[in-house]
Amino acid sequence: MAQTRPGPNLSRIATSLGVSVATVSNALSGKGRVSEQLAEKIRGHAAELGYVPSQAGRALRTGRSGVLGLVLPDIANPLFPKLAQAIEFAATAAGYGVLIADSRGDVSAQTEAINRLVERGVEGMVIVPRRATRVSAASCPVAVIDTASTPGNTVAADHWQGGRDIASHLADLGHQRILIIGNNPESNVQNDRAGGIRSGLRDGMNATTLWVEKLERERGSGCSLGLADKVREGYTAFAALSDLQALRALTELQRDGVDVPAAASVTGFDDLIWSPVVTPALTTVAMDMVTIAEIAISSLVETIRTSGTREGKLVASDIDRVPMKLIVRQSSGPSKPMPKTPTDGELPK
Amino acid sequence: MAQTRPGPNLSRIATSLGVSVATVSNALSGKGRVSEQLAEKIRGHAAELGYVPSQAGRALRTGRSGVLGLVLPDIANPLFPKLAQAIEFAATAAGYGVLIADSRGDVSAQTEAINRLVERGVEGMVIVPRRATRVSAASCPVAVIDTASTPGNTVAADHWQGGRDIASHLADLGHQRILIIGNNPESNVQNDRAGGIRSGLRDGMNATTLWVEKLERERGSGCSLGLADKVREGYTAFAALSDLQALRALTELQRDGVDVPAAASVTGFDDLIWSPVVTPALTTVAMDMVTIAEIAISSLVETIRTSGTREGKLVASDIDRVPMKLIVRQSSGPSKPMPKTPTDGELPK
DNA sequence: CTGAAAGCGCTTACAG
DNA sequence: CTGAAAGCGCTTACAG
Repeated sequence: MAQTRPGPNLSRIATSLGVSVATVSNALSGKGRVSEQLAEKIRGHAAELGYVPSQAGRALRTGRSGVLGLVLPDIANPLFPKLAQAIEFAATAAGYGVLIADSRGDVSAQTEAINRLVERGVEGMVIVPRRATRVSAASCPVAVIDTASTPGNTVAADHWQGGRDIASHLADLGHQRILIIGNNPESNVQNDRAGGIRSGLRDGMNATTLWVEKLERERGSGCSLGLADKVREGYTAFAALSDLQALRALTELQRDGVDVPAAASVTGFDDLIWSPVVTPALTTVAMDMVTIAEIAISSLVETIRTSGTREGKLVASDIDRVPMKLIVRQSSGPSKPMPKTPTDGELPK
Repeated sequence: MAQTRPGPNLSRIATSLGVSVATVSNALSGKGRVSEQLAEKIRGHAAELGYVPSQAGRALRTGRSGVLGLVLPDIANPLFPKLAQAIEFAATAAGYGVLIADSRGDVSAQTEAINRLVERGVEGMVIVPRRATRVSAASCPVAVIDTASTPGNTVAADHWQGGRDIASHLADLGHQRILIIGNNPESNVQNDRAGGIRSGLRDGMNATTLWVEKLERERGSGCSLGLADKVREGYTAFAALSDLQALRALTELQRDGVDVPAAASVTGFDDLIWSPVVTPALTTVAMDMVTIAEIAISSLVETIRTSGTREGKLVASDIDRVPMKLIVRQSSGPSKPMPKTPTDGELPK
């Protein structure tokens, strides 16, 4: 005996209306030619019965599950909320559901997560790879977000340009000596951001980079970054490569009595949730998650439509670089020059 | 003509091995009695062909999709990463996939999100309701996380006890005047936490509550909370009802030259990602997301197993209260007494 | 121990 | 415009 769902199905609607299931199906999907009168009657009756089409039946028949996968790395990554939200929104708009898989742990955990999704029949997946991971080709279309390491199927924020925007901003405020604060020198993202900052420095400016992970290996985790000393050495701007580092810098400076932003500016990246909440609020550069998600999902959907599922096809012809947006929340600096665009502190391009 | 998937199916394996699909199915699932020898051969061949069972076929036949839904509220809620991770982990362990749905927007958006999940055939769902929302019964088993408003199917952290732990901690440090900093007085969670703090005060201690949202309506968003004034009035402890408020309090105090924790202590709730990173690190109270997720998923799975899907059955016999855990990171206070448990600053119960 | 057959709910050519 | 029928891939009694 086969298992049955409690809800009504096409057959029940058909029987109770004295028509065929084909006609009910056509009426509900609007595809076949059904007289408007009958279609209306069928739709009404279906709604009355609380008919919910069976995804399983539809998927089996059409070969399309209507579901995409989202593979995420890093325990409790603070970017996760915005990203997942944007992906879910874009996928829903395209008529897809989103199955999540957490690839915490090592690369093998990532592979397992990918396999679980394939087993659940996803038609494609968005992968945010673990640091320095090459995504092993899954047996379905894949879009990769945020790492430049696998050219040809990647959409990423333009971290380099974001770095340049930070540099311009700090230059306009009159800063000369900049301390770049990063976490891990192996991270492509962080290197892009740092490179962007350096490339955007103007004459007379210079920057040094402090890698927190390295410092913590030497001095122990949670150690002081010695930023107050840096202020005494003449640094006036602290450009962190993520808001989390920026927050650490800001609180350490404040704890040690440095007036931010009057005596030193602190900037970050990513516009995480606390950036506007702290005092003073953080100047930062935000990824356009909505656009990134739209590109990832639309190229995935495109690939699915044209080549079918389970082909391991990679998506997008080249790396898509989505511009980052500077959000100025601290606009004073050591020399407090008149802003060139006096109205809102926005930078001229 | 019906759509086909590219991958091999049971029939292909059966044909190429000269056996029946039933036998292949039995061998792969280990259910029917198949000779170990043949079973081994079938498994080997299946692996060789890269056979991935069709969820659609299985779901249609068994009436079970193997998927649960997770409905989340609030744009970019910082608790989301930990929660989603814990839910995904518990669901995976129970053999389920997790489909996410974001109920951002109003209550109707939440209803829509729930409906989308039902349409995708989830067997049950975990809902984190929007503030002050009653979950309208979906047509499948539901477990609710973190609101006390719908008794009978809820698992929640013991916010009240968490509040008491904060109060004990502050009492032990010798604080007398405590400012509770909350966001929204309508929130059940925040009220539980605040109530817990008040109930844990000892003789000679007193507390006042500051609601940030209300203050911002009067003075504009991002306004100063005037905490330095509070210090002058004699407040020495600032007990925020979430780490986000704690962070705001900490940075404002430090900006205004108040030495934390020497002159004032700041505590939060939730152990969000930045809590250990700021200087000084935040003392906070953490939800046990792993346990909460396990309870939610296991009661969901139990309900599904015993009563089948699509019955709108509610889960768990009463509100499950999962203990919160105090994490002490600031252990000095105005009078810096000797801790009663000298080794680790943990509180005696 | 193994196989033939039914049927889950749906969609889609095709016939009428 | 409407219906009869096939078949997507699987699992499960049942027969041999």
